Amino acid sequence: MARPRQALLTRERIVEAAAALIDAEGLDACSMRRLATELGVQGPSLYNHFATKAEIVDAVAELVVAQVDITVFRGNDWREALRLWAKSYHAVLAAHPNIVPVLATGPGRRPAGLAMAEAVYGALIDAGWSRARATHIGALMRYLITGSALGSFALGFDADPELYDRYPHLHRAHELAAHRAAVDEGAFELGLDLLINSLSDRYDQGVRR
Amino acid sequence: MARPRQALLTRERIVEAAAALIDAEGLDACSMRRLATELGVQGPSLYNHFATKAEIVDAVAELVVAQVDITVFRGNDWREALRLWAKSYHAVLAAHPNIVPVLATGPGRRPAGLAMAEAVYGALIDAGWSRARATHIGALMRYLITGSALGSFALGFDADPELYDRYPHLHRAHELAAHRAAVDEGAFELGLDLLINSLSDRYDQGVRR
DNA sequence: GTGCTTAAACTAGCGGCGTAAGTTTTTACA
DNA sequence: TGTAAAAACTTACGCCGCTAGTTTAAGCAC
Repeated sequence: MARPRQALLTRERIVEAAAALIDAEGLDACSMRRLATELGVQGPSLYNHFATKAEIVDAVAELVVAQVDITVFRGNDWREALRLWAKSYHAVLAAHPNIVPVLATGPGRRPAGLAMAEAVYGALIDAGWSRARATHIGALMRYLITGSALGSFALGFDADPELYDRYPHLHRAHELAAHRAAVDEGAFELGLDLLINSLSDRYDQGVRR
Repeated sequence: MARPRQALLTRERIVEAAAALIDAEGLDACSMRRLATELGVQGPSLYNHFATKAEIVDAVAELVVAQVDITVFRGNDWREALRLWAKSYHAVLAAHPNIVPVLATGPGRRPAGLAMAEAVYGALIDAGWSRARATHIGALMRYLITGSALGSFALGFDADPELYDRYPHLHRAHELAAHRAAVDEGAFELGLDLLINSLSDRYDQGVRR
């Protein structure tokens, strides 16, 4: 086949297929040849639309980050906005866990990532936090959100009971996997509460840097 | 060459070379062939000592985690112990950032990882925290520590100043890279303070679950 | 001491990866 | 209508993890 009368590929179709493949089977499964097969095309054809594989993966990351609700920074107190944003971000990452390693390295040059950073940082600055502290708070939130999304804490423990024979306090660790949601969500909620409440206390005491 | 009079490889030598290679050039650079070259040997020879590449990488992770100081849980108040442990863990990961993605998925079956989990969880239980809360606190600490180690927040922003023209609050974001240490360390310290202080407050108020 | 088994190196090769180069045909425009 | 660009193709390069089979030395039983 040479050039078809109707183009088989568009950047949009490629990104959507890549996102679906990454969601369904993980980053490793999303190879150029496999992705092309998924689109009914040969591997190198993708290079007519993207210069590198990294560009495709980046576009998937952009698509995911764009789903985070940053409108909450308009019309809400900074504390409430931060909490709502963090929950939205957390929920989006929970829905697309396989792309998290890409997001964890920062916004890079992705518009949605930069818009999110702008919204978070701007809200903190407008609230009166110093530039340095606003940066720290932004970083801290990213640590908590991507840290929790990167890998389930509960599933990080092998389900083999014998593994824990030598560790008296861990003798029930093999049950963690069964309570995955409660463990992981509970930890995230606790972290969010602790961080925002204690930041709020400092703020109310006038400590803003 | 067939079997040499003196073995060229040992598991220990392989793991040390892998650790050095990962530290120096990253996880991707640590291929079986490259690692073998580093050891003066052909690629497949490594399979006489490890069944898979994952086993080698896991052994490197074990080596790194074993450097974390968990003796602090003996003889210290749980708050102080948690803080000292977190700082030690953070410092170890800062010294070996390239292996962090492997650690971020949890202890798996690695003895040093399990021993660390035992020490942290045990200290929290002994202090009187409920099992559920102790688990949450442990998870939370991992989120903060691996989240901050996974990728510099400061370096997550491209250094190209033009990139931020459309984002009024980010107009100085290109300077972040120059203050990498202050930004990243400041955020981690802030997070640790906030988490431990607010946990401490709850604890002192008798809220332990 | 002489076999036998196992260990530890080797070489060759499989299927997959990202990507470069060059080909073919169609489309769009001067 | 001629020409340039676009979008598919095929082929191929040098990596990758890993398997299979070969060679030689080491360790041990008799």
